[in-house]
Amino acid sequence: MNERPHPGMTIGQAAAATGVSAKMIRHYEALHLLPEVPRTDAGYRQYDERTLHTLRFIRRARDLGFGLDEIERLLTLWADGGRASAEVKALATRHMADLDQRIARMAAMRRTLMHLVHACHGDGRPDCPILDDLSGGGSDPSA
Amino acid sequence: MNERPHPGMTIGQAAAATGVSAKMIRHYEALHLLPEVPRTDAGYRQYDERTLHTLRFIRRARDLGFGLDEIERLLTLWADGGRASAEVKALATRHMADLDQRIARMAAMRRTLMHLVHACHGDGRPDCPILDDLSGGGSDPSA
DNA sequence: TCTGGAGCTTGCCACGGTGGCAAGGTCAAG
DNA sequence: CTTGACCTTGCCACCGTGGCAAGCTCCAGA
Repeated sequence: MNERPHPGMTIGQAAAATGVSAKMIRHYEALHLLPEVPRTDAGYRQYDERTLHTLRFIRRARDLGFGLDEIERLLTLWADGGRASAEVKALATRHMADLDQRIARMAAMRRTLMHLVHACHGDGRPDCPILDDLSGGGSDPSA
Repeated sequence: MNERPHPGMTIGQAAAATGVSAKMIRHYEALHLLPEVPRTDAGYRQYDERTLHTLRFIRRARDLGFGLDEIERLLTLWADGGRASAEVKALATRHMADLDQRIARMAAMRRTLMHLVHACHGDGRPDCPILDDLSGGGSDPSA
């Protein structure tokens, strides 16, 4: 729409501007997360403001832990003016549930570890409840 | 200790007995997490009670989220009767801190997502705060 | 104008931990 | 002996990212 074409940033400048590494930008392009990327005569990729916007979108979605396949869907929905927000919400909710599960699993590990670390005097002697647990005492139901 | 040598389990039986897949048992062996594994004339691996014990140790350590390199260290300490429990405790503590960090990062994602999901009405209309955020409204400091 | 260095291109390998598949040998039961 | 279950090795895949190599391009300074 803007007839004055922006100078067209190189991939390095785009990387600096979006916080996505050049390597990853190329990767996303290969995965078709990015639209057509014009090239200079020499073959250098040129990035306009729209593509930078998409890159920032991807970056933010990654920061929220979305996988690349989920991001692909999000980008499609983003581009689709006729989308139902319900689908976006469902996707985000599903991802949140996934996070919950992973958090719960790690929290359980942490809990057990804390008990064990707490029980280990941690001095020069070899006696160690942590190794005892790993070694099969692990059936301790109180943890 | 038991002088009657157990018949020597095959890898499949060892897998069933320890909950570690045959594939992974071979992998751990290649990584030298497992001691010498005797073979039958036909080349079949044979597992005795001691090795099963080690496998269960590894399994349990994996369940607690330890990486294979950490497990290697733990096995060494386990085998070393002269170890200082302090080192085991330090290793476990370090791992716990790592878990804490990862949990914190995921919890932060979860928190932001919850706000966004909460704000999205999730009906047939395209209007969607989640996409708005990803699209650059992300600077919302209240989240 | 030449030159050096920064930046671009593609392509391959690595990580961690696990699964899958293929092609071949082995073993036990029928 | 045949059949099917099991074993062997080896390679490829995932996901997301980094690194390195060989070669080309561009710009600024001498």
